[in-house]
Amino acid sequence: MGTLADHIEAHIKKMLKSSGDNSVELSRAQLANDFSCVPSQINYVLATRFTLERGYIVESRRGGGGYIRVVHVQVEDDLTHAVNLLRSIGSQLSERQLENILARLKDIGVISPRECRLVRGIVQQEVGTINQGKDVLRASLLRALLFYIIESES
Amino acid sequence: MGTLADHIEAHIKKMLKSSGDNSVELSRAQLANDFSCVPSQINYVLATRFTLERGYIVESRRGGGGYIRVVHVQVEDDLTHAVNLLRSIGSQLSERQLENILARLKDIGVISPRECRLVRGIVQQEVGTINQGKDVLRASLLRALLFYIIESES
DNA sequence: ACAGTTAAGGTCAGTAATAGTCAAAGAAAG
DNA sequence: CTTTCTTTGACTATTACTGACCTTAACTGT
Repeated sequence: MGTLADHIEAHIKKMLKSSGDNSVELSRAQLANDFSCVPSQINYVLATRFTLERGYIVESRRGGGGYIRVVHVQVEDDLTHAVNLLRSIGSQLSERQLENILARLKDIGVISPRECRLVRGIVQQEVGTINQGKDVLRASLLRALLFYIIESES
Repeated sequence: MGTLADHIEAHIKKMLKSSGDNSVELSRAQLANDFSCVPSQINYVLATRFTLERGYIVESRRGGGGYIRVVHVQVEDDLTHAVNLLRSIGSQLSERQLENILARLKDIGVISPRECRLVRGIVQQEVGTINQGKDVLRASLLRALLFYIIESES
């Protein structure tokens, strides 16, 4: 199945897809009510799944008539974007950054779910074999694999 | 008979077989409970029996709603040789060894001349960015790239 | 205008639910 | 007897979820 957070995430993404303009306005209280949870759960989902790194901008206003707007930003064409993401990988990469980048690439369709899983698995496996410099190895491996994928598909 | 680890391994493989899509999601705590052992025993089994080398990818998530997913990725028969070569790559790899392996893979037609150049270039590029542990990185990168190539072309 | 009320949303720290790591003890194999 | 594989458990890390308390904006009556 999946957690409540996963379901709320999916729900918001579905709304975004059917919105026509990649943005959706929601009521925190209403959404929390629909999912039978506390309002702050919505903040949790937004904070963990709809980050800028993953391509989302979240704006909100308090008070009467308040709202939360989630915008899915799409920049350049996908390949350019992928290359930029690749460039943004520094000499070190945490596990979380790796996840965010993979999620983003999968999102824009540069890699398939299967490729995403493969890359994640490979990186994890390799990183698991060493004790020092895990972040450095992660960065190198991801760059190498993505570079290969992009090169061989273009 | 076999050890506990063997039984757990067999159990997971059985689940995989009857899964239809070569992947299965399990709960570490639940499985440990079923086999009356400590949870970390499951990690041991996964680490020793469900490695990439043997054709498995293991993904997991901690926290509430956490899980462990085991995916079995199948490689074709005519790539067995390549897989064996892959296995033979140790934890360190000199430049010379790298060349030898690439040459052999190109010879037996597992990678094309273009892929050979690509891999060599990527490895060189990455290895050039660090000062220590070049041999370790070379081994990791080659394993990763070859595994990816073999996987995505089978 | 002003003050009070109502109607949003935000923060943060704590609890619970999972899984991961590592080293040491125990068992099996050579 | 030595080495390698298995098993355990204490400690750590991560993710999800909740609730009490805080902030902001609009509305309302005088």
